[in-house]
Amino acid sequence: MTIDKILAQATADALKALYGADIPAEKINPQTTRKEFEGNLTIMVFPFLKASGKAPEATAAEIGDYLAANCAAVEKYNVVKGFLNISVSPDFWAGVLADIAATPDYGFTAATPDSPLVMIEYSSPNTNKPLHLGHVRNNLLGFSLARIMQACGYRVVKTNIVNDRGIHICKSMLAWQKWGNGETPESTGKKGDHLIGDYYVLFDKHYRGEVAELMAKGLSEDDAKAQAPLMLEAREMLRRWEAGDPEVRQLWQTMNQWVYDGFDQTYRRLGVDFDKIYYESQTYLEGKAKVLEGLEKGLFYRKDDGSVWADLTDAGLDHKILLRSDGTSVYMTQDIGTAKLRYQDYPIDRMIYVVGNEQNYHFQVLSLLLDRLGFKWGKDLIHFSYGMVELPEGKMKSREGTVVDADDLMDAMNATARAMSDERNALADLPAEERDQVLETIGLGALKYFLLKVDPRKNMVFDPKESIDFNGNTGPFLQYTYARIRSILRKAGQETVPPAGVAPNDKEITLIQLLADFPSTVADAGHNYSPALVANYAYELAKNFNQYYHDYSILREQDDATRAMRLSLARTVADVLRRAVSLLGMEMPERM
RNA sequence: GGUUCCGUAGCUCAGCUGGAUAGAGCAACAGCCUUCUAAGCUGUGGGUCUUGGGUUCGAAUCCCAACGGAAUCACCA
Repeated sequence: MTIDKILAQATADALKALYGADIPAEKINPQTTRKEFEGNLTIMVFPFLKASGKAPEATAAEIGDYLAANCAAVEKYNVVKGFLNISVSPDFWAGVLADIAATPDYGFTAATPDSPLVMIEYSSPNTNKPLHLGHVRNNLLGFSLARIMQACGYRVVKTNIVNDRGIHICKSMLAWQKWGNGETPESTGKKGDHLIGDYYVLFDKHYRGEVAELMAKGLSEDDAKAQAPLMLEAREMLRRWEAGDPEVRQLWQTMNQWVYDGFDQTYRRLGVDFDKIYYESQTYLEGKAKVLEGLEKGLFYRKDDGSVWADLTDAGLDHKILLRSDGTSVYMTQDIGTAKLRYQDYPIDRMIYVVGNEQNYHFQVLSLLLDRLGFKWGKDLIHFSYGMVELPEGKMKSREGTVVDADDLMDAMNATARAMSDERNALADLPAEERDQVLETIGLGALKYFLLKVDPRKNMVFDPKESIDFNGNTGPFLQYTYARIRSILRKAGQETVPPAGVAPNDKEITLIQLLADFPSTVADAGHNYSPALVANYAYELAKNFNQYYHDYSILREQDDATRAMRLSLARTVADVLRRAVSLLGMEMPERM
């Protein structure tokens, strides 16, 4: 049992014994004592005043006396107004450290075959352009969330739905046909996703020219956009694709494969992966069938023009189109189809969609529709709605070339890590290959921590002119703390240091108390779907360790037992830091 | 206009299941490397927690309203 639970129970007992009050221990939440006061944990006595019929100070003192007398872990207490500050005995903390150090999977709960199955969808790119910073946030959040849910004891399936069909890819295909001269990733040495993205931009350039020309001839903007020859050609290509035209399908497959090869590189470098990938080209027909099935059951209705709609007004929403008048499917239809296939493939208990907050409405509707169609998790599907990454001047726009490319960004992070490392000259004796690996770990660590430390719901700002920090509250700070500890452990010689029965000092107790908080932090992060909680925890732990490192020497401590205890503490801090950071998809370097 | 989300230091963000004097980092300034890695540590300055009400012993946190910003409400995805 953890110390806060022990104190909560003891306090409940005290209330019963002193005042005859029945207050369940679960209602009592001891909190970490603020650092300006003496003590480790604090209990607020305000809620108990009605039961005690006494002033806050007197009530706190009575409870404090009871705890000191009846709870072995409690060494002493002090009272400030209605706050009962409890000092837990150093011996008790020594025991906590020993327990943590002896628990190999500290903070992680292993899943059993009976654990709930959670499917997490993330990434979900279109195949017409390379990944940008917004995707990076999505990918890291999704991957981190998967790790956190796993650590919380769930079975997790990571999935990706690739938007591989539709007008957008036809645009790239058409531009490549017209102006590509048979270029390939091999012939140009360009990543496939970038190559396709270039043609998408090229299409848009020519298309805008056509639209401008038509508007000059007097057409309205809408008409011009619809009638521009390039758009007509793209639509024709889409029709041929849907009809299964071998030539179009062949080109589609070839070009999509280029993109996938490019994506795979980016995913690998980011360190994210998937257990199961779905392709929209394989799910959209399923969705159509499911909608028609719903239509037959009277869940939906058909308009005179043939389009199919859902009436959601009873849920406070609008009418939503599910099939166009020409029978083709829309975005929503595809998501229904994907849901159906997933449900066939896996006995999902919970479905989490990692998708930007611009699609809040979509998921509100999807949840209703899936529920009506009989998916048991439909009603409770979770839209992990995260905020946009914005530039100082506002939203990123691919057409204006203001997107921050994922590959470029990772290169830049690596370059910064290299520049800083060169300046320090701390890795000079490492073989080049090993050194490169460390620099990549640091660069990506900075990027990942930067994106994951903020509350996922919030929009965040990225300024390309200022490189992401490597000092202060950053990924490299955590990595540096880890590398420092590893260095000490290497010098200490023996890998495993048995914790000795030494009473820790105040600073050490602070660290042990933080270590003890790790499992509940992971649980909170899973409960709130917030990797940021883990990031903030790791920072807090690293910061406190660095202060400790500055104030106390470990290797030069003369007393053998104290030295052993400190080594054990340092090793445990390093282990927990590494575990915490692994939940963010980050790695730790042994040296930096 | 409807709905949803956001508004905390110059900047980027914590804190939000109500608790003590609202915290970090960056930037600025001042210190600390013959001492386990200075990507570190210490200190100084910087706040009407957008505003106004309400609930409460107690509100950055909960409720209502206003103001400001974002997203969305497509036979786009």
